[in-house]
Amino acid sequence: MVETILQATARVLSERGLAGTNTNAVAEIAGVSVGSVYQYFPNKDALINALHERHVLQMETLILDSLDQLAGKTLLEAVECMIEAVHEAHLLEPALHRALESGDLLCDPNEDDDGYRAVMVAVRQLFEVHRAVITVPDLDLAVWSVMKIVEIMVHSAVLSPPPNFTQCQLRCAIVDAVMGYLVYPSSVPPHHAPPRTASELIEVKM
Amino acid sequence: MVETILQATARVLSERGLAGTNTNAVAEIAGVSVGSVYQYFPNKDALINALHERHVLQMETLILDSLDQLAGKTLLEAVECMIEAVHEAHLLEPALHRALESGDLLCDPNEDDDGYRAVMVAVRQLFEVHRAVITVPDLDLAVWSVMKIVEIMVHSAVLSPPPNFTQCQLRCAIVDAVMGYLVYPSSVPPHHAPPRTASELIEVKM
Amino acid sequence: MVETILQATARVLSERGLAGTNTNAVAEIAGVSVGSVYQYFPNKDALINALHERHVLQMETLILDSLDQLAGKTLLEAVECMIEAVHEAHLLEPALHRALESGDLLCDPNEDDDGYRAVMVAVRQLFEVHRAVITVPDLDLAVWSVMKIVEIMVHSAVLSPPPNFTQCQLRCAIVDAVMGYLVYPSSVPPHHAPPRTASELIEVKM
Amino acid sequence: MVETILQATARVLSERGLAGTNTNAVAEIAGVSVGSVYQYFPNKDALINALHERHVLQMETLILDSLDQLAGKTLLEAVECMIEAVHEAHLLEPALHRALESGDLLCDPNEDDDGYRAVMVAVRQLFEVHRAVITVPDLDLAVWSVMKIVEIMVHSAVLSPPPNFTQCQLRCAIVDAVMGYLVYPSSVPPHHAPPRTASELIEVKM
DNA sequence: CATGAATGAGACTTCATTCAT
DNA sequence: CATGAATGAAGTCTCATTCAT
Repeated sequence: MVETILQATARVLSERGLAGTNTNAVAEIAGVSVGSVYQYFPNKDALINALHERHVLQMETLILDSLDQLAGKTLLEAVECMIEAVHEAHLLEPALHRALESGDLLCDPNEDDDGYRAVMVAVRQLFEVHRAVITVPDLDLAVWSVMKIVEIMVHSAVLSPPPNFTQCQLRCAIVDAVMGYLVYPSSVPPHHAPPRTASELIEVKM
Repeated sequence: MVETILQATARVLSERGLAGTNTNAVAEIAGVSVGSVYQYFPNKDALINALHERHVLQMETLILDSLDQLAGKTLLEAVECMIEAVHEAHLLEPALHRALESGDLLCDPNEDDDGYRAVMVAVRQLFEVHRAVITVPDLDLAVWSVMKIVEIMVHSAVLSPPPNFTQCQLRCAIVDAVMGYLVYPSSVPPHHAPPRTASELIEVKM
Repeated sequence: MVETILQATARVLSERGLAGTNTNAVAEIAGVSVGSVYQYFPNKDALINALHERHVLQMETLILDSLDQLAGKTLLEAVECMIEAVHEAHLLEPALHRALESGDLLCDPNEDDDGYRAVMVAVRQLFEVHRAVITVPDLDLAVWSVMKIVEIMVHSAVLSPPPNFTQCQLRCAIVDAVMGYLVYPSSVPPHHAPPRTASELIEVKM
Repeated sequence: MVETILQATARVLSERGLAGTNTNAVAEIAGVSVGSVYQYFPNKDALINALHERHVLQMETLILDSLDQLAGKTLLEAVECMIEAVHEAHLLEPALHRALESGDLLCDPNEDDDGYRAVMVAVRQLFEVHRAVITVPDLDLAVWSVMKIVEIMVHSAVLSPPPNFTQCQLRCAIVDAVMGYLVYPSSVPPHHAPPRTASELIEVKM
């Protein structure tokens, strides 16, 4: 029942967007009565939030799973894996993503979102392992930047890709952006390390 | 009149968000009757769109202005200028930005948005000038990526900055991300240019 | 079962008032399913009515019991006893009273309420015993008036007492009101009995 | 418009009772749309309250007016005037009264009801003028008791009169009840004044 | 008989839009 | 052109009642 309702919500959300979603429509699509929706969700927001939470959880699980399997890889390989995971996660239900996450990108996710924080921690751990090859002086800043870059680029690649590019090419661009940022001779004061040479980019295995 | 209405709309939008904005409230804040709103705007959407368009236009004007003044600068300097311009533009009315652009980031902006296209063209021209030091093989892809990165990072820096960082530091991070991407030995097939050495990163003046 | 349900109803009614009482809440408080409520009560009204009836019955039993024990008492003593009984009966569950009887005071209780009529009959019998000292020409009118006075004053004393008075004082005021009415030289036409003197107020024992 | 809505509310309230009154019905009876109801009243409660307030105000005005004209009258005459005023006020729209005041009788009216308090003050002033012939030791208590007695008896006389009595007879009974209470040798401790004789009841003119 | 998930009519309220003044 | 009262479709939510298990 809860499942039916959530799926109907997802469908309505995908088809009509957040503003066009209402409890009657959800109930109708679900083939149940409005009352049943309110039997399981105290109000409309709770309904949307439940779907949102579940959605975010799916994302995070996929990402955390991929981050668990990065031992013994170079930073590049790790970044590629991570981005591949995120990218594929977002290819699942693009329309639903748009509806559910359109408001999220500009909101402060730091409050009490454990999942988001877990991803941040995992990414930070990854970066610490590869600290030597990362030029960004502050890892917290690096984590924030990389997560933002990956978020927006993956979303954009999936939801409004530029014409004439394959998803594969876009994914490579994301990897480049992240890697470029991480190993680029940072301008953030006060660390003015000299530019890395190519040879330095060949990391040792973990 | 139109001006009054739009300003009231901006204020309501800033204070109550998109969902909390309604035509009666706008009219009241504007000190005007609802009828007058409908004299100049066929419906609510048109009202929001007009504000949105004007807002986007402001952004674009600021950005295009800064892009016009990049002659004789290195790519780094140019990127710094551009990001500074965007950043400052977004610092003006953060709440209004959140309300107006929260939905935009995930939407396809290519349809009939002349301003957006103009920015793309200007950025592309900038990149063509510095083609030699940019490692990304496809400039269209580079433009798309850089615009997305700048968009999201500037928005996030302004609207939901990570704790313990100054706007200045965040701006540097954005510059780093863009520059890193542009000059990083790209992985996008089929261009497998050899990694650049530090010396190559020293650009010639335009 | 029926008992459990009625007690739950009483509790919900006391805590949430008539408007806030619904069958689901009653069932939940009773620790019973809604279905069971409908097994024993055809609908919500029947449920409330049953409680109401039982409640009124309790009141009436208490009052009738007290009226049965008035033999050999003066009118004053009898009135004191009766009012004491009513007063104490209402002190039991004030909140429940408010919920159950708020609508009753203005309704015609004569239709088919046997209990109410029984009380009237008992009070009339009491008055007939003391006919000599009662100045009110029509005993039916006296019964109606006294019952109304006692009803409202007891209810008010219990549910919304005036500040700075004890229940004891209020009870005395009720006795005074009733006695004053019963022995006051009535103005009701056409009985213009001469005003009673103080000596006449000293009644003989029954 | 406000008038139309309030009249419709009064009608619906009279015909269907408080529970059966809903905004749609009010709008329909008023021949206006629901929106118009909400243009003037923020919600259903406000609508009912407005009617209630107006109704109470009417009552109070009538009562206060009558109390203003009591100079030079005996207590009996004053009480008769007052009760006549209240009685006639309640004869205006009995059904509406039942709906509007059914809940009031058991509620604490002392909170912030200025009108009610004004009536109390006026009654107290009346009693002070006639202090000499009133046996009730505490005037505050007397005011409370008399108001309760008048309230309930007038309401009952109008809304559920006992069979076989005229309104005139009932009104006399109310006067008797009030006068009897006021001049009856009170039992409230500690004043045990001896019973008044008839001669004492002949007051001096004010 | 007990259960409680499911129902759906109906209540409250909002707000985009119109139109007579 | 400005006004703003009036409109009413549409959305959110409640709760008395049913019925399959």
